[in-house]
Amino acid sequence: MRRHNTAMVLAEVLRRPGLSRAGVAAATGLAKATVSSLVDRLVAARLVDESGPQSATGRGRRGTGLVPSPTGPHGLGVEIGVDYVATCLVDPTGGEHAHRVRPGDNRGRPPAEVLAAVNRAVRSAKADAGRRGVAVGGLGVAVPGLVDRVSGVVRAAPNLGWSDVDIPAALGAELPVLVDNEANLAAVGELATGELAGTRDFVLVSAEIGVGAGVVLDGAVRRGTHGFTGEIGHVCVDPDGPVCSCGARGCLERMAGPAAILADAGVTAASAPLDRPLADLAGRLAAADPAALAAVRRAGVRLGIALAGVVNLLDVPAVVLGGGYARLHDWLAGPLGEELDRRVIAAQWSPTAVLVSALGGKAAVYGAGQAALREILADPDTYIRRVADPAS
Amino acid sequence: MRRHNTAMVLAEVLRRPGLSRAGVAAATGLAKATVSSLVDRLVAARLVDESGPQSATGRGRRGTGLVPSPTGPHGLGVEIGVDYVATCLVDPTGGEHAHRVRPGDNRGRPPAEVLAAVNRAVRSAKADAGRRGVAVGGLGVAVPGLVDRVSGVVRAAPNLGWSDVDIPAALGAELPVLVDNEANLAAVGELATGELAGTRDFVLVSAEIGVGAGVVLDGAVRRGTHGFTGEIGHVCVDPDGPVCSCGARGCLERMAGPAAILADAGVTAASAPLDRPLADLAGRLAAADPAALAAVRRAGVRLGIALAGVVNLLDVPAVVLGGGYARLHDWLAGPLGEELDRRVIAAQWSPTAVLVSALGGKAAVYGAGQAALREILADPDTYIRRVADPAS
DNA sequence: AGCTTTTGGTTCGGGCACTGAACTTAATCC
DNA sequence: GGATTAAGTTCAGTGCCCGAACCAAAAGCT
Repeated sequence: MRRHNTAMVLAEVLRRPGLSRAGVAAATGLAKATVSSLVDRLVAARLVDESGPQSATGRGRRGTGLVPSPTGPHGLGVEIGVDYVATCLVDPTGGEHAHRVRPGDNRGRPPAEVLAAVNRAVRSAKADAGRRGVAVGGLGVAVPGLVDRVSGVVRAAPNLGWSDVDIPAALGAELPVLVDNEANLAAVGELATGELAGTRDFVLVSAEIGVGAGVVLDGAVRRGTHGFTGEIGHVCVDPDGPVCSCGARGCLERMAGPAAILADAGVTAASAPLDRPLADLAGRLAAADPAALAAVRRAGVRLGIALAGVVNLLDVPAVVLGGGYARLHDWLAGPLGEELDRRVIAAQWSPTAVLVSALGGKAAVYGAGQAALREILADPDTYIRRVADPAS
Repeated sequence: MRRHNTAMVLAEVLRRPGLSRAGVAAATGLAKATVSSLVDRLVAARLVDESGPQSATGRGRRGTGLVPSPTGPHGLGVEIGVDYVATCLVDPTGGEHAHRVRPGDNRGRPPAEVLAAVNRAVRSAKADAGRRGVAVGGLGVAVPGLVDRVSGVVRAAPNLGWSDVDIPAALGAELPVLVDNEANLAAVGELATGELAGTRDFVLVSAEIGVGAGVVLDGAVRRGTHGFTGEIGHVCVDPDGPVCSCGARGCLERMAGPAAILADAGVTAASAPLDRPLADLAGRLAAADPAALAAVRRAGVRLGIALAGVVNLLDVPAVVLGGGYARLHDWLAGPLGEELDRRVIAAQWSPTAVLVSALGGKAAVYGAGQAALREILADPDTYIRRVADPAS
């Protein structure tokens, strides 16, 4: 009961920062007395701060504003990338701190070795938090692979060469650990920042080596029955198109994936890290190179065909371009938007917004930190008990 | 608090009928005493029945089985179709009773007139319930159009020629009224019956005049930000295909919709009611007519292209064929399944099931009744208070 | 048969959390 | 400066859940 109400009160403060106790009481339907006592607990746990008296809104005593505390428990985000380990801290207001990337090739290295490095990174991030005088409330880990949602075991991470790696066990039981797919956590990150803050539905299309999507509906990342959600790369864009590695014809990835765009634009690209050639391509686009412009335009139309299907099916008000697509946004958004306007049935009532990822490469780490934080903010009572009574 | 716990207890009984009080206590984590008192309330409200002593499972006293009561409050489902009004009653076990279809062309008739007819149908269904000695706990109304989720106002129903019709107001305030789109409620219906009972994720593709889809994720029908979810008919199947009424090329509806299949198979069809020509087509298929078989096979492949995209994106374990497609299931499922196996990335781990609608044309009415019922079952405490104290 | 063991279900006192009303504090308006 | 309005706190009252003790019923052992 108290658990539920504490969560309600905190949720209200997060939703409308600066609200007074009385305002929270009105919004939640709880009695003023109840809200007061719950707010006291939240303030004691440093989850909420009093921001001083509100500005006058009429006559009568002014309320004391309540805001999420930037010095409350932080979420510690970790991303295990193919060639780096990144960490960052996320405070209850959503602020990001101590972002750090440690390069190092993790491909094919024994998991234990990588996890030892991760552990060092985590300890160092905790030390950062200590220096800042804030507590770390939980850990979020982003992995480029399939993760069992409940146990946190990595079932398969082909790009790392991992299977059945128990990350929570490896990171010790000091703090609650949450493990999830890198794309899902990137979507969580986007969900919490920039233009998307407050949006409850969108699709994030991200070009990395392949093309993936994060699907956010009703404010939650959808993972699907097996955790395979987001394989948009193999949506059919042209049944007569070229054969894709998956065996089918005309997949989005084959026709508008980063490799396809680069080839179409005549940019020579090595295999794995596409950052460099994409930067080259962006340069040519900025210089108005006709071949590059045409290639990106074609990719935009194809992306539009695929995304129009998604938007028609799910009625999301926005699509977000992430990963490699984020860098091409300025040139992609036009043709993509036109194609969406043409094909989306609901476009005449409300056109679909085409946005850029606000976080770029940081999305996954930040999302991991956010996710860890959200566990606490969604159930503050459990956190309060945990810090009050270290026994359990 | 009690509200939450009462709902938990009832949910557990619905999930595992025949469970004893002790079993519920173990499953929910509540104290036996609490469960006893809550069960008493549920039994008094006729939501739960005692089914007598359980069979022996070892030594010790046998528990008294608890089951959802078939004589508890029923959900009254109403479907306002283009050329009929249908009603039915759904009991707490999911059983359907008193299904009745009243033909009558509602196209272009003034809403007030249609609603008067609906009101008569509702009264008659209530009388049916009275004769059966059961209470009606709530009303669900299925409408072929866009509905405001919170107010229950029909924003637009092109096939009826309606806009901004306030159905709850027209049906009086005696009972809680829930209004939703016909396709969404059909999905609710499927969700509750047959092979799908217990499934939490699937996509229902239904061929009526157009092609629509119901999307069920995590056990809930997804409606989208504007309520436009499910416009799968305009997913692109071939960018070089024929021009569709929506202006784009190669839409699923234009290439594998009922009209397209009939034309492809050489079945002459009048415009509006496609029941007859579809029956003709089914006849030809049964007689192994080569043109008909080839046309349906082509449609299956095209449906497969569109649905593979959906399955790749959302990772649903099953697609369900409804409406006109249900009749063609035996011939569609083969090519459709093959196409899904070919195109769905996760198919090698778990192939996508292709199922038939278990309810056929009754899905929407039944779903409407189910939805009304679920409102009660999801929050039994509110219902119990309502019947105990008619004041509120 | 009678006793023990095991499990299901009820009764009852205790305690926690929410509520409503009264009260204090603080601001505006006249 | 008093009236009015609103925020926030204090406090007694109440509802609901819990644990423990207690009855009930069934199986197994002697």
